[in-house]
This record gives sequence, structure tokens and C-alpha cells, in this order.
Amino acid sequence: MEFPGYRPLYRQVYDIMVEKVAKGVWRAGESLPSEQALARELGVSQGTMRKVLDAMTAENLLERHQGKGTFVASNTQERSLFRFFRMVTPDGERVTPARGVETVVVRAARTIEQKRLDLPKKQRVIEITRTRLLEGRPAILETIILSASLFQGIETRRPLPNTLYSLYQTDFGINIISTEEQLRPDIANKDDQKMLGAPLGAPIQCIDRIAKTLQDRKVEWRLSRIYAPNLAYAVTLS
Amino acid sequence: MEFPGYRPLYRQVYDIMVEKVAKGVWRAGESLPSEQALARELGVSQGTMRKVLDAMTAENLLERHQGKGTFVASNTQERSLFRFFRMVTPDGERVTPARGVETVVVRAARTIEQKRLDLPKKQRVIEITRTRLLEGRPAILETIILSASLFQGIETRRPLPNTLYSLYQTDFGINIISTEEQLRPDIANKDDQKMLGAPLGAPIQCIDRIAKTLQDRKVEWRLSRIYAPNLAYAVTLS
DNA sequence: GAGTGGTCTAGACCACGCA
DNA sequence: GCGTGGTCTAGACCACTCT
Repeated sequence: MEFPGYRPLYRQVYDIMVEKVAKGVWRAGESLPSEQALARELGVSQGTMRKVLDAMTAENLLERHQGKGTFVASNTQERSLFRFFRMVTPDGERVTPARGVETVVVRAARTIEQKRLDLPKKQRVIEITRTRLLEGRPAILETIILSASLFQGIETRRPLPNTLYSLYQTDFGINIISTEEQLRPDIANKDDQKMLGAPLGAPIQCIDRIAKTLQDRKVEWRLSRIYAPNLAYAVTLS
Repeated sequence: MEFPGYRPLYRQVYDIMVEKVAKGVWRAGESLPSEQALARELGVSQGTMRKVLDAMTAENLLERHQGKGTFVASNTQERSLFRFFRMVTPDGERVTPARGVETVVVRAARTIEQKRLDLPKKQRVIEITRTRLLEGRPAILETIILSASLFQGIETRRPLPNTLYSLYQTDFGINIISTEEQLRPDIANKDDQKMLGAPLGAPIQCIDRIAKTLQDRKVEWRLSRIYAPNLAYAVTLS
């Protein structure tokens, strides 16, 4: 690993600004000072400041609106769904899930969970198991693992909202900005039959997702089993 | 639909440059004139030209290298695979497919094909059916539909390369820059059993892909059936 | 009209690749 | 040492929003 002997100014400013946003110097949805003010504050030109703010906007970290100002991006419910929930009808229209039943337990972390979430040893985790409805029918069986120390008290919030990521942000200061997903096909087992009404042996889409914060910290591991014969998982690669 | 009464200069320059790249004014892999030269040629400042070139770089249309120049992005085989082929091992390591058997036919387009590829009526299509190997085993069964007029003569090129997108680019001047995919789980049928050695009823990942050019023209429709028990389809959302 | 982000320019200097 | 892209600045003007 070569350490860069040269660090552009805008890179340094970028790191400072990301740090500030991550630390919550400004709340989600709140407006930042103007370009001018920030540039003065950090002792750089307005052009350099702009480069930084534009970069952060491109990464969905900030939102800028001409005439209004620069705002910390907020995972509103719709936006959060729109970004990370990818199921569509054959026509390409997005569907949105509704809440089903849920159970929450706090327990010791298993080895695999420690590994997937980079948890320290002896860490406790929160396990959320829930179903979600698509088109009025139970269609998704989800197991969600969270670090108990990061999400202290989430087990007492019942019922949980449908879009957990906005809850993470508003109540725990944790802003999910990217996810890594792996998809595998599977066939319905007895659990799927019981919870989703899927015939044994029916095709199931399994999604294994790790959700990460700004600083690339892995904070949620989610396993979803989806039985939705008429829907597909849509993604655009470019 | 409001028509924008105001068109920034860099937008106009962007459109001109994209048009030039699309028309093949410079070949894939070739270098463009320098920022300075292009700016002079189009009568804008170097800063504006830079903004355009940077935007095109961000869209994988150009590549820029300090000290060397600006180049038309080329879908080299590895790059093309890296971008659009998403299968990974449980550890997250990418696997690359190898060529299997293939058949090519030219025939009249079906209604569904006309619709998916926005083809004019009476258009003929080329249908490529092939298998691809993963880890030495037949694992992917693919049906590829192309407009016969765009890819005239491709049916005589046997064997076809593993990475079709570089062939489209080098021999037909068609540069795939984005794809829209829909994933659905399915269970193995007799074809899958025969061609891939999948047990009847085994889980199969189906991918329905439309590939698009720079101008958002839909040029390829590809249906893949994947039987790969130890692999997953990986994607990062951000 | 005041304040914000958005565009555009001109010019200086830096880092990199290559001959 | 030259030419390339990469960084940084200072300043002008434009478009949008709100009051």
C-alpha cells in the first residue's frame, strides 16, 4: 500500500466535511451554511468548496437546490424505499411492501454474525424477524441482525415502521448510504409454506444484504426470502 | 412537459461531444485532442470543456489519464465482463464464464421481441442460443435476440467470442453502456436438466436483460437461466 | 431585492508520462 | 522538457426562491 505523498486540498476539505456530516454537526434535512461561508470558514476558494459539495451531492450525501441552499440528505420513507427496494411488476412498475407480523429478540451474536458485521467478541445482537406484504399477500420473510450496542432500545419500539432505514437515521443517528446484496434462487421450505403460503418447492428469491454507513461501517445484515410469482428484482447497471 | 427555456453552454457542448463519440469520430481506445484544443475548436473556455469531459468520464464514456490524454472508453473483454457479469463466489470473488456450445439462427421477429427491442414491423432478428461454463461446468443457458439489420453478418462469425459486447463494439460500432436487468427465481425444467445437468426442480436464477447504447437504443435482449448452486448474483446499491 | 446555488471564464501552478 | 490532465483561485454574471 503506497501512501499518497500528495493530497489535493479538495480531498482534505472533503474528508472534513464528510466527518462533520457523519458526526451530525447538521441534522438530516437541515441546511448547511452557504458555499461562501463554508469556503471562508475552511480557508479555501469558493470553487474548491463547490467541488467538495458537488461530490457529496453526487454520493447522495447532500442535496442542493438553487436559490434555497444545501441540505443534509435525509432518508425519507419514500426515498429510502425507492433506493433500496427493487421489486417491480412485469411492466417495470415499482411495488411497495406493507408491514406484516414481527418478532424481536436480543441475544448473543453467532460467529457468522460477528464476522459479517465486524462485531467485537461477546457483542450482543438484536434479531428482527418479520413478514412483509406485497399486493396484500405475505410475500417476504426477513431476518434482520443489528448490533445491540448501536441500536440500544430498538427492541422496545413496537410496532416497527415499514422502512427501518429512516428509523435508524432519526432515532439512532445511523445513515445507511449503500448496500451490498447477493441474490440466490432457492425453493420453498416448510417455513416459507407456513409464513408466506408458498407451495413446497416453489421458487424463492433469497437476498443477502449488508447495509453500510457513510464510513463504510457494516451495521445491518438482512436475509430476505421472497415469494412473489409475478414480481421481479430490477437493477440497472451502467 | 416544459421545454427548458435555458440550456447551459456545457450542456450543448456535452451533446455535441456525445454525438461525436457515438458517431465514431474517434475510435474506441483512441485518444481525443487535448482539452485546450477541443475548447478552442468549440469556442468555450478550458474550464467548461473540462466539465464536459469529466461528466463523460463519470459515465464510463471516456477515460482520462494524467500526462497521457483522454481516450474513448473501450469495452475490453475484462472490463466488459467486470461491468455486466455479476456472479460471485460466497467469498465475493468474481467468477468468469467460459464458452460452451452455441447455435445461431436468423428468423422473423416475434411480437414480444418487437416490443422489447422497439423494432419496426417485419424486422428480422438473430437468435443466439448458447451455454456458458462456470467453474468448468455448464451453468448458464442463454437466449440472445438481436436486430438483424444492426448486426448483419454476425450469424457467420462462428465461434462467437465469450464477451459479445466487445464484438458489438469492434465489428458493428455498437457500444453497450448500460443494461436493465430483472431477476426471477425459477425451478429447473427438462431443458435445464439436459443442457446444464440441473436436477428437475432445482433452483434456477433467471435474468432478463435489455442492453442499451449511448443513445438509449435497445439493441439486445438476453434471457439467461443460471444453475450455479454455489454462486450468487452480487450488486451494490448506493 | 437579497441570498442561494449554477454557469462560465482566464490564468496560474502542480503531478504525471514519455521521449 | 514538453505536453497532458489535475488542482486551485478570483471574479463575473445568471437562474431560482423567498420575502
